[in-house]
Amino acid sequence: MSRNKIVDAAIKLFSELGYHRTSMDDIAKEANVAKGTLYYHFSGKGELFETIVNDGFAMLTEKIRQELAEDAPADRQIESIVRRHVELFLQYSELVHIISNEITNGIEPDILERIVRRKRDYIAFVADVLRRGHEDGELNELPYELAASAMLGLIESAVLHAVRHPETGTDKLHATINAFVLPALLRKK
Amino acid sequence: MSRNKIVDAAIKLFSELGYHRTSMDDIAKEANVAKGTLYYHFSGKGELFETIVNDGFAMLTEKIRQELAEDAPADRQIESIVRRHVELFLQYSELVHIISNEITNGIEPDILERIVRRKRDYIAFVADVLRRGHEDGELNELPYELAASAMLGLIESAVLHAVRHPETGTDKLHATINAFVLPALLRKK
Amino acid sequence: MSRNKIVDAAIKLFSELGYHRTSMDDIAKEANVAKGTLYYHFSGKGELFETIVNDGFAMLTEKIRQELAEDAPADRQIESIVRRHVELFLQYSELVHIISNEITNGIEPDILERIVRRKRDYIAFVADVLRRGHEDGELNELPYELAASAMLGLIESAVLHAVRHPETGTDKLHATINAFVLPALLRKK
Amino acid sequence: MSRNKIVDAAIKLFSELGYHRTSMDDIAKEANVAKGTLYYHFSGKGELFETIVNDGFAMLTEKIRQELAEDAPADRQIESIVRRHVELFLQYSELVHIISNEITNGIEPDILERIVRRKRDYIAFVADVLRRGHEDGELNELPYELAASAMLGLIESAVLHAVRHPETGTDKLHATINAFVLPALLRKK
DNA sequence: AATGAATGAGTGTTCATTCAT
DNA sequence: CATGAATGAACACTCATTCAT
Repeated sequence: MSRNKIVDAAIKLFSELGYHRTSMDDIAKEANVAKGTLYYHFSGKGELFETIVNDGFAMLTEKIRQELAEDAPADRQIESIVRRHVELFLQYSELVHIISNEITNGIEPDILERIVRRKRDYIAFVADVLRRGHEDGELNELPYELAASAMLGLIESAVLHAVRHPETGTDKLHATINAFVLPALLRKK
Repeated sequence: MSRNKIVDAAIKLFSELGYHRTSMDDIAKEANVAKGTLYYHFSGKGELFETIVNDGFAMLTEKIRQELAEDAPADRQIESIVRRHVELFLQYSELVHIISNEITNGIEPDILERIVRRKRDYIAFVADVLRRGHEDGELNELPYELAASAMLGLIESAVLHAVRHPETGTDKLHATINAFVLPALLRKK
Repeated sequence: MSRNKIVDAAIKLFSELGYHRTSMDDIAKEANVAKGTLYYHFSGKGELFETIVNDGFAMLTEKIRQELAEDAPADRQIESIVRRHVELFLQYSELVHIISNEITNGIEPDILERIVRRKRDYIAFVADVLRRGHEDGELNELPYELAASAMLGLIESAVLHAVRHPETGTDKLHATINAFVLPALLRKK
Repeated sequence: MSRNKIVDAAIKLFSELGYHRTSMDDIAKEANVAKGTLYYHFSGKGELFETIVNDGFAMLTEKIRQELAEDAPADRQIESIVRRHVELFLQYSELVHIISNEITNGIEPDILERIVRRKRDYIAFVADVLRRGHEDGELNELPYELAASAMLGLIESAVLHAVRHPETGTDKLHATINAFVLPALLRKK
């Protein structure tokens, strides 16, 4: 179906090039679809981007939720949250980058607002994990949203560094991230 | 002088709108200068951006260096590095945001490369602080550059969150950042 | 069709004003077409110019080839080659002028190279006529390409003079050109 | 003196790059002179170009006149006229090219008109040599101006070809030009 | 459901020229 | 005589969007 081809092409190109450098022409060509078809399925570039962002967050949320379903000690849970994020950030590093940073740019205000809200929702979701961890007596009390924000920024920045310096290795990457995250979150026993 | 007016206008607009959304027309208008004047002082948009980035990093480096000149225990030094970054990120949050994130975009490759190098140099500078801290027996051994990258990403993300949620308060902001940074860096005694 | 309107407008304006003085705005206006349409059909000003040049040479080559198909003595053939060139140069004097002279200017190097090659091919085509004439024992031996170049320059210059001084008359024009060309080329018997 | 430095720089650059591709900045830089200085000595780019064209034609006229002063048979005189032109065209091929061809372009009409008149004067001067040759009984009767025009076009085109194909060699170049020019002009005895 | 020709406002850049010093 | 900072109109080109088919 055309719509799927478009979405796939858009993910690929937005990830590789960023929002502005990706033109609707590029997407159409990559998707093997005529330019007009993009506007048949989406009202414009902004809505297409929004769709991808929404799908991305939905996927992220879903994966994390599955991870948490398993019964495991808090430190294992945090570690696996980190691992999941690292994996996804590694795979879609540029897209994540765009979502968390480049959002300010040239999108229509209403779409922008919805994307920002989406991001806030996701932060809230992660914050909630932290809050429940505290309520279970396993994590420290913290300003949860701020901590979630900080944690995601840390992970993203570290992953980006690792991507730019491939000699780093994933083990060292995980270890370093955990060195920051675990002591800050886990309640000392 | 025209050049200064241009730089000021460019900082303001790049900070508010980002690199792409800021047009040379906008800058000229904001600076009360004819468009051609921009090109008299700078070879193009990219060079103008580069100038601002360079100045920004130079200022940052300088301020941190002053901080470190003082003789103080490692934990105090780390705290004050964090504090400095938080202050500067708060003051120039959007500019910092652009510098550290929007770099990927549509700038001429050679200018981009120089900016990326500038950023790497700054990371290396912070990493060096961490390395010397370890050599003095006060900080943990870590992949210094990766850790520096992670730390700066964490600070930026936290500061941005605080900017977007002013009710957070600077105390809580510092405390949260330090909760991540100090245990990760300081050697347990 | 838009494309044709554009080509026609471009021939007219490039002929009247030359390559540099003709702006894409002018062409769009003359063609009653939006500016973007030019770039839908041609990758840029250079390619548009190249198209016209190519078409021009193709037409020229074709007409000469037809002329040569007829079986006639060498002096008649040379005369009719001259006549053809004179006619076409008279009709499209400014365009010919641009093609043969203004090529040096500010076109992208790769396009320029193709145009130059096109011109060289045409010279080679005329040179070949001279070579075959010699092989048939009717024309003198000469550095064929150089002679072809010289001959075309002579014709163009003479035609341009006649255009600027209409009182000259076509008979006198042909006679003078032939006075240079025939003795130089025809083998004395 | 500044004025001379400017003229020299202008000759060099107009010759190398053509009228349009040469900017006033380039000339100022090449002349080691501030941009404003150009406008102190010349009213604008057009006038500067006109000056050079005038000087060029004056030099050409002068050199030919000297050549003709010597008492020599007509064929030798024609040959030496040709030789002189070839030499000068070789040395300043691009400038000659511009003067004879690119004149149409973007110069103010009044300046353009004066340059065109200059060129016409020069043609008339060469035509006069042909006329006197006829009156002396040594050259054929011809439409002198048309013939002069044709001859100069031929020489220029041949020289340009030789410049572009250096393997041609000056001997072959002279021989070919003379093969066209001499039989056309010299009265058969 | 899909197309692709056509659009036009917007962008970065160039450059001959001016003018206060 | 000479300067060089400043100008602004002109330019080639981009691209999200529209719409008749």
